[in-house]
Amino acid sequence: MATGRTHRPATRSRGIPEATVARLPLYLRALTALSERSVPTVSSEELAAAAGVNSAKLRKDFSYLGSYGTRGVGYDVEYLVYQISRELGLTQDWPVVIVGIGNLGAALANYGGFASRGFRVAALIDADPAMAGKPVAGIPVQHTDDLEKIISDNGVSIGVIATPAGAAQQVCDRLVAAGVTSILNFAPTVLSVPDGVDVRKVDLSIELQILAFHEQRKAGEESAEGGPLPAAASRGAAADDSADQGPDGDVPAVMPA
Amino acid sequence: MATGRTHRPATRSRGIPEATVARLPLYLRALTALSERSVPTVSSEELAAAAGVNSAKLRKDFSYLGSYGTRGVGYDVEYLVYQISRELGLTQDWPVVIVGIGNLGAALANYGGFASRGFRVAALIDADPAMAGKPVAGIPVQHTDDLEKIISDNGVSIGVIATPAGAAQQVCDRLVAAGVTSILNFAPTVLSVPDGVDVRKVDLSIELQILAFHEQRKAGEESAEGGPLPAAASRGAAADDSADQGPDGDVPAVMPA
DNA sequence: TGTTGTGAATTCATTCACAGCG
DNA sequence: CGCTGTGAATGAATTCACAACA
Repeated sequence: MATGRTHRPATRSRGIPEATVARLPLYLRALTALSERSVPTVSSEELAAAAGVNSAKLRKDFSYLGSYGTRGVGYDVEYLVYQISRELGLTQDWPVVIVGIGNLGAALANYGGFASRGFRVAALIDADPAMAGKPVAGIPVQHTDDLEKIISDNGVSIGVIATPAGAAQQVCDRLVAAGVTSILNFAPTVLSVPDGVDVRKVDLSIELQILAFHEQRKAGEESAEGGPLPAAASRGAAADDSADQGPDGDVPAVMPA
Repeated sequence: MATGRTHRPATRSRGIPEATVARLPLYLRALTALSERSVPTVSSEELAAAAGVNSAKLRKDFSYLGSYGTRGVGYDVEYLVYQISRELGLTQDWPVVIVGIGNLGAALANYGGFASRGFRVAALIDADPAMAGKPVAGIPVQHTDDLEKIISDNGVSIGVIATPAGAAQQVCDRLVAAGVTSILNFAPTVLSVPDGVDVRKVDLSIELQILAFHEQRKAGEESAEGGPLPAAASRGAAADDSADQGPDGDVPAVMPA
């Protein structure tokens, strides 16, 4: 979630809802695919299917951008690609730095979709002196000492943090102090930043835990129970085959170390 | 956001809002940290700060789980850790397979937080025969041919897709056919899955694009420009702090009709 | 005709504010 | 007292359903 400040509610003009903004990249990807296949126009229904949303939502989303469709026909693919790109700020190139070139940082640096549209890996930064100079994805890794200079020399405003959790806040503080105002955080920590700085996080274990929640829910179905059972621990994890490992119904307490 | 169809509306067992579920892992992490420091109790205010949310929200979230606090005192850390773990289904161990052992897949396999609490990397799978047998993160990579057998032998219900976009849907189909009902997708594609299967996606370029949107918005706040058609191109990386508000230079919304 | 664009209705999420209890 | 738990109020997002219109 964007930690960013909520925007002014006042004037009615450019109020694109956050949920809509989050879907624009999806639409853009689907449109780009169509564009590559030289499809000239697309209906809300088709595009919605390709993007994995429903068409009413898509039309509502587009309505916040303006009236870019043609009734009875659909949307012009090229035109929409341009409009959405512009709205997302992808008609310019954003230099990005990646801090923390471990396994993950290297994977990110090598990730193709990165450089593709609107973004450019301006620098890779790592705290390990042994890495300095070593090229990753064709870009030489630089040492953390030079972080501030790198940021300002390259006019970087977007930073990616792929360090261990322990280093993340410190790196974040330095990035922000150096002028970065948007951060994508892969470290499993809550970052605190001043107002005006946006943070988004990507967190593997959170995603897995959310999946586990639903998975558990699936396993414990069939029986038509449903009482909110107030007591702390009861609920025999009555499950059947399919998915369900340890039938360890209730555990007294404490699992961490 | 969970893509894909989620839970059936049928048996309306336990109504924990999705937004709350998505925050439980955050609370759990904060609580685990407190637990490690042997902090016995914590107030909603403190815990909320540690998790980066506000305290009213946190209390409301916990209220869906039950009444686990003590008025005038706060929450017992150990007890809450257990309750949330149980709610998330982390009192059992979920075997997970990772498909696609490239840069990213390897990074995921090596990721510590993975194996830590509630999850276990049961197998690594890759389509490249040259990788077969090679250990990554101490686990030998297996070939895609054996995917179905691996899934069923290990009772896997959660799969992670870290393949190139082109292979993702196919891998997904095979995982689902083999019995996987939760998928974490790192490939930049919309996966389509049957009802009852949950998909969550992690997508670097979507996150960056969302950041770029806000970044652009910050940059274009002094001048009253930003019209519908003018091509965007300039931007002076002028990093002043506290951008966000703006006296507002609003644009006629193109075609209110 | 076929499809967009959008008010109105609905559902979901957050925040407020305070009663209730330890 | 202090802090939780929660109804009630507000706000955001989604969905419905249909008028507008190329």
